[in-house]
Amino acid sequence: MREKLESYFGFVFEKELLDEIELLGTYKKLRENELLVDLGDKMKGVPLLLEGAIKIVREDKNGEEILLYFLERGDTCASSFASAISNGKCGIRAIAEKESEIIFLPKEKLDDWLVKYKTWRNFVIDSYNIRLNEMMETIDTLAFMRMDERLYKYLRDRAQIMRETSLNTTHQEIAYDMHTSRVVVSRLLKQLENEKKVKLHRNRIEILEF
Amino acid sequence: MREKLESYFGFVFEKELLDEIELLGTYKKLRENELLVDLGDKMKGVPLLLEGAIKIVREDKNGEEILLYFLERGDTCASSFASAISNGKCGIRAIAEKESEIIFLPKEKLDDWLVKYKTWRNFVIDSYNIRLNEMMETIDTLAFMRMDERLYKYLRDRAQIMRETSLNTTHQEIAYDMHTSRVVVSRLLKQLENEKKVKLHRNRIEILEF
DNA sequence: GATGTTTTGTAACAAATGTTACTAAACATT
DNA sequence: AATGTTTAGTAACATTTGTTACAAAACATC
Repeated sequence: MREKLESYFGFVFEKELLDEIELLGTYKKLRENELLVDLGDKMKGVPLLLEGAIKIVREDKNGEEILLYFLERGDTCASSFASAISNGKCGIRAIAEKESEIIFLPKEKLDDWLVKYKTWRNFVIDSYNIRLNEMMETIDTLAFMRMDERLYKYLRDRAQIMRETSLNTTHQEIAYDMHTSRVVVSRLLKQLENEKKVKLHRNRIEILEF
Repeated sequence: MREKLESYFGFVFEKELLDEIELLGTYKKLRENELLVDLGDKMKGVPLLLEGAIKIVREDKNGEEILLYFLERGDTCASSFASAISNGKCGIRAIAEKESEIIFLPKEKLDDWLVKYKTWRNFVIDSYNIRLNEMMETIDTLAFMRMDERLYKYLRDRAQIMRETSLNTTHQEIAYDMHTSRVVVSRLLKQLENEKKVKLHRNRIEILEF
């Protein structure tokens, strides 16, 4: 654990903070598709992502879903931070997109560290900023792009997160993430295939052009 | 200034912090429609909103706009905070929706205060959380609602911010905020009028049902 | 290989949103 | 009063997105 901590956070946090994190944090491994945070959960701490990728999804009262963004190694979940420190509920769902490793930091220390460590303050503020910017990008996508562009962007983003040029997924799964219907996804994927941007297989989409 | 500061922030900040804010902050009055922050600005500080309402708008590279949310008294602009503390650029535009009063806090003190004042830490974290939640609400609106519902929500939200039951605005202005066309807005407004939810006048929309 | 299940393809249609074009009303200016 | 400008109303049509229905292909299981 210390090794991975050093390798992704060694240049972010000062030594004393790394020591505290090692002492107080709990390491956890997540299987693919494992649920990390569910809607309405009260967080007892915040996760630092050491390895893997986490999908963050928003769900409204009618159970309708939409993908917000992905977390990568080095990231933390700003929404959990919010929930942990204020004892409030979390408005999102977090699912491991692939096998991942996290360190769970207990909420009791979050505020102490803000006082003690400048690097922690920077990290927290940066995390919030990154997340605000991701949200804005999501809003741009929803407000300004048509479904075909959104789909292509979705495929590229997801491939990038997975560090693959092929995605193992179904049209239905994409439809859930994008909050549209499977038929629409199939139609637009076929269109992208005709434009030679992707190649379609069963349970797999190959991205030809980034 | 001290009076207004006390009345909106007296229960939020401790006395020493209020003293510092009074000493180091600069008071500013904004006319209606005055531009407070523009896209790409580097912020020299963050505004605390004492009075009035500020409209926060997102613009993409093609100059297309969409309303993100409103700030009310007691709020601050999380996006400016981000920009100020990291010396980065601001990704939004902020315009006074009505005559407003703000205190501008110099960016040099933002980090110091995080160490010195627990109330400041809480305020900053709360502000980020509120903003993240607003962004999620905006995303919900874009992803899950049809244009007619979005329009009705827009009217109610804006009226609430203005503390009025009538809005002085044009169909074109609404279209800009919602990133649609004037014709669509006129059509849907007429529909809302038929449903007795609003009453239309020239340059004014009366909201009959909240 | 027969059977059932999951995934994909596609047509036909419906609904929502966007666009163009024109008109009329309200208001302002001279 | 005549004129121009801004704002709003509406029809007709185009495009985008969503829905329903069905068939075929790929795969899994027996």
